Amino acid sequence: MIKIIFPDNSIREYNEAVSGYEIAKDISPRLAKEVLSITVNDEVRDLQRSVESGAKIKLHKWDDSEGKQAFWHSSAHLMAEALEALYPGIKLGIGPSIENGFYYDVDLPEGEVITDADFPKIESKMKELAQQKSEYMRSEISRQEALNFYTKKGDEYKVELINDLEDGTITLYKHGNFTDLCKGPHLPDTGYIKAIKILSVAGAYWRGDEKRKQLTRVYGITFPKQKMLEEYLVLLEEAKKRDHRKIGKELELFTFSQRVGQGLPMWLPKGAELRERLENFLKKIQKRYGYQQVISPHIGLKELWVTSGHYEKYGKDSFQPINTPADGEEFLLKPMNCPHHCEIYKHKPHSYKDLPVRYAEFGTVYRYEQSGELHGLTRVRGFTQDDAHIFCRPDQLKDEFKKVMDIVFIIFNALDFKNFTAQVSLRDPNDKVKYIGSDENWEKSEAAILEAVKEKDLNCVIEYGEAAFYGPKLDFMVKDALGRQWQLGTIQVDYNLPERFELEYTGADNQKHRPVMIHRAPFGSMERFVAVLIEHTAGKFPLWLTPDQVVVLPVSEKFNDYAEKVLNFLNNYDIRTLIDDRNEKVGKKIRDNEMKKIPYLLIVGEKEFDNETVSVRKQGDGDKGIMKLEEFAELINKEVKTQTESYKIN
RNA sequence: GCCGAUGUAGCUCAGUUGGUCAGAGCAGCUGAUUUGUAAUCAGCAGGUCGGGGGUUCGAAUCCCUCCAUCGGCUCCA
Repeated sequence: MIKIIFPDNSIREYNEAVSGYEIAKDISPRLAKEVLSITVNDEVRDLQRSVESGAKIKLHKWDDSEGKQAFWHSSAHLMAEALEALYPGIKLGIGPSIENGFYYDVDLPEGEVITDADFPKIESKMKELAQQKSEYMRSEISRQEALNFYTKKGDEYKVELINDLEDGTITLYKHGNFTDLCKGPHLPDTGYIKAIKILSVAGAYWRGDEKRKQLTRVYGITFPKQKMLEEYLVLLEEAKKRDHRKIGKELELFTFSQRVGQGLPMWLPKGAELRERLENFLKKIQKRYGYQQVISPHIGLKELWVTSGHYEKYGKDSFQPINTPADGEEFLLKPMNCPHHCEIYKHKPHSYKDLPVRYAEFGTVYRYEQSGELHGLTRVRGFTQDDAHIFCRPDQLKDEFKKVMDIVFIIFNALDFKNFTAQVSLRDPNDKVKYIGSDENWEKSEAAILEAVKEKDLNCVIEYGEAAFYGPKLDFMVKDALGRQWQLGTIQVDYNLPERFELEYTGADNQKHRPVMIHRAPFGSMERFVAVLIEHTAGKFPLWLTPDQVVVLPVSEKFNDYAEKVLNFLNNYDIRTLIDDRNEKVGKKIRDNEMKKIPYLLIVGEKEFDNETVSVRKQGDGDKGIMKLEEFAELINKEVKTQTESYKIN
């Protein structure tokens, strides 16, 4: 008797061996059609495999990520089969499922390339193969058999993968004429794959190592229904409309110029205003949290970064030193602000009673990012960090760290960033030479972060080997419109720099002690933060933040004077107001200003002039009726106040 | 930096196989209109077709090269 346990603890019994597919079919034929994979005792498997007695199972459909993974992973195999057919002699690397679809890394025969023009060809080959409904068949072979198979085939990448596998047995999956080294699981057959789209092609280094050969990575996505593919493509188009590079141009927030240089953004008046408002917002919070603003120069002697250790690590890839007529003088455009802040700390002796000292600066820094990496405002060569360095006693570290976390939360709250991920980055315990500083200090810093995170009950992932070279950190990441993840806020613990700069304070024991430093930037960089903010809001910024809050639209030139009066009235309430007095019809003015994403439009004509009122229209929400001027001003101020209440510090 | 693609007026885009192919809409300017809740009409002006080199009688179109941008990879103090 075979006993199967379902997630709700209900039980089904069978007389003989039964597969996941058969179980689904027993429940309902419709479920059998939709189910894609099965979890058996925490292991995700193919539906065709027999389930052992007493197993806890869960069936996965499209809506489960396990179901999608099996679907896309099987699609990667299908694409590999098509590519093998289209490009004889092709060698295969790896082909996993990803968040949206799948890819396969392939080494094309000499002289062959895949370009966008080849996508339809690949798609139709895949469709043709899918329609054959070839079953995905799993088999286990020994390591030696697997090695022989791939050596004979000449697939050196698979040979390398097999050599690195720990297991004695290797699993292969075969469908049609295609066999791949693979753990699975897979769909029952290729017929499940109904809609296919090859999305892009790119170079990708074998095993992510830039010293090794670059393979061709083909990205694709598939669906069980054509309609789902169409919906996905519409979604992609919608996402592209939120692209900060596009909206930044449309709303005149920032620009780039070839003459100025790659990756060097220039903030236009509207963008500068927005950014300044964000900066002032943070300054206000920081003041309440005991920070002091400082200002430091944009360059400094190279020695500063030799001392900090950054020059050794990043010097050769950075902007080259600026030389002066005097012999041996070399300055660096500052790639970070910490050494300057260390020197500011050193301008006078500190007592333990003074600590923590918190120096904040919107410091513009320059880093020579690789040209292929530059991307709108999210990856640039000149950017402004909302930087601060906290110098504290070791016993204050954890509390200070938690206070910084609070600031990050205040900001994310105020701007409605709900879907962020938090990541604790620790050093790689197997590769300690990558990092500077003593084991003891590393252990202390890592413990402080982990405790702070735990006490704040922050849900986060822990990544080993992702720490900065001088210390561990907590990063906050947010996705852009196309699902790419960007690091925004960062909090880093550093015992190293105080040592290198010989920072001290006098303790209660009248002895010299070394402070601990926290580097932190809640926004991260103003450029990147604004980019992500644009994508999240699609350019419809919250009222408190948006450059222009209100535009007055006189219905004809006769009412320009009254519009002027409305403008002055609102300006007296600190409401950022414009007039659109172009010689256009009101419909045109509404359209244009809606597209500029201005939150409130005020239409004024004879009726309004007679009664000292305005006709209010809210962005995206149409006509809101007529209001007295005072009434409207109050409405605006109330809305701003509601949005900014989260500034309050507990 | 590497792989692939793209580059035509401020913006969005047309330009079939090299031969009046330098175009359109929006924005701009001028004029008419004096407008009531998402595009009033007309006229004008705008480009060495990313830069440079080459092939050709002739290049936006073909080739080379550089630059920039886009999608990835690697990197990200």
